[in-house]
Amino acid sequence: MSQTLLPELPCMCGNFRRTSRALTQFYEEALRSVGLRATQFTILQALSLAGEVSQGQLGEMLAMDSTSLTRTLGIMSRKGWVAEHRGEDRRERWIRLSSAGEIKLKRVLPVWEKVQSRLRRKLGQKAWRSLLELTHQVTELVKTQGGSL
Amino acid sequence: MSQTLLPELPCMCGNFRRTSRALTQFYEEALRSVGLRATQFTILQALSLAGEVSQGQLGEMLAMDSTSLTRTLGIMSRKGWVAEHRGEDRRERWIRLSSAGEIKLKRVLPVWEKVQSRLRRKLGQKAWRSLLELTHQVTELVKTQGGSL
DNA sequence: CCAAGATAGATGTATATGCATCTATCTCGC
DNA sequence: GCGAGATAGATGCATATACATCTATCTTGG
Repeated sequence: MSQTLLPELPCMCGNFRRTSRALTQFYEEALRSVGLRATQFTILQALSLAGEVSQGQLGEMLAMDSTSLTRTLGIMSRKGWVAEHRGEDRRERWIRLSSAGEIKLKRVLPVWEKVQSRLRRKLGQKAWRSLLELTHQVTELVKTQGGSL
Repeated sequence: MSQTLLPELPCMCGNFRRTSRALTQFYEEALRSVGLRATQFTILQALSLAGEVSQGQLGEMLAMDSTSLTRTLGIMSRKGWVAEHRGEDRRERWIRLSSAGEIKLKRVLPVWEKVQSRLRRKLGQKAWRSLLELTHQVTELVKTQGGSL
C-alpha cells in the first residue's frame, strides 16, 4: 500500500483521538511484556500517587465515567492489584493498591520510564513540557466549564 | 463528592488518553443531537477531505488499525453513509462518502463548528495552534519511527 | 503456469468506554 | 422516624479498538 501522508485533521477531538491511538500502541507495545494495558497502568500509577480514593474520585482524576471504572477495577481486582472496601457511606467503594499491586507497579515502572524517555528524547524537552501543560489545560477547561459558553 | 483536584499525570500516554476522554465527551454531547459518534464524524470528515481511499489507507490516515475499521465502516455502511466496492486488487475495499453521507456531513458540520469554536475561544488561538501542531507531530513521530530508538 | 510467501481484510476475543437505567443508601424536611 | 428526592455504583447495551489468526488474493521466482 502506498505511503499515505498523515493529513492534518481539522477537528481537535479527532486529532486527540488519533494521537491517543498512536501513543497507546506505542506504550502498550512495551507494556505488553509485563502484561498491562495502558488504562491499567494509568490506574496503578494514579492510585500510587493518590493513595486511597473512592471510585468516583478516581473517575474524576482520570476524567473517566465512574461506572466505566466498575469493570476495569473488576479486572484489576481479580488480578489482585487493588483492594476495595465499602466506605462509611455504604454506597461508596474505596480503592487502593494492594501490596501485590505495589509490587506489580514497581516491576513495571522501569519499562514505562524507558518508553517515556524514548518519546521525550524524540520530542524534545520543550515540546514535551508544552504538551503536558496544554493537555492538562484542555482537560481542566473542558471538564470544569463543560457545557457552558 | 468532594472536588478532587485534577492531578498532573506524569505519563504522556495517560495524559493523552484522559484528555481524549474529556474532549470526546465534550464533542459527543453536541454530536448526539445529530446522532453521530466522534469516530463516525471523524471518518465522514476524513472521507470528505480524502475522496476515495482503501480501508488500509483510511486506517493510516487515522492511525487506526484497519481491521478495527471493518466494524465501524460496517455500522456506517448500514446507515448508508459510505459506499464501498472491491478494488482492482480484489482484496482491497475502497471507501467513499455516499450522497447520503455527504448530506449527513453537511448537516453535521455546523454543529461541529460550534463546539470547535467554543473550545478555540476558551483555549485561545495560540494554544489552539500549538496543540494542532504538537499532536500532529507526536502522531508522526510515533507512527513513523515506531519501535526504533 | 505453479507453488511459496506476502498482503488486505474478516473474524474471534478481550478490554475500554459512555450513557440510560436500576438498586441501595443517604439526607433532609417534617 | 418517615417519606421524597439525591447520590454512588452496578448492570445492560452499544460502540471503539487492538491483536491473533484465518481466508482470499496477489506477486514472484522458477
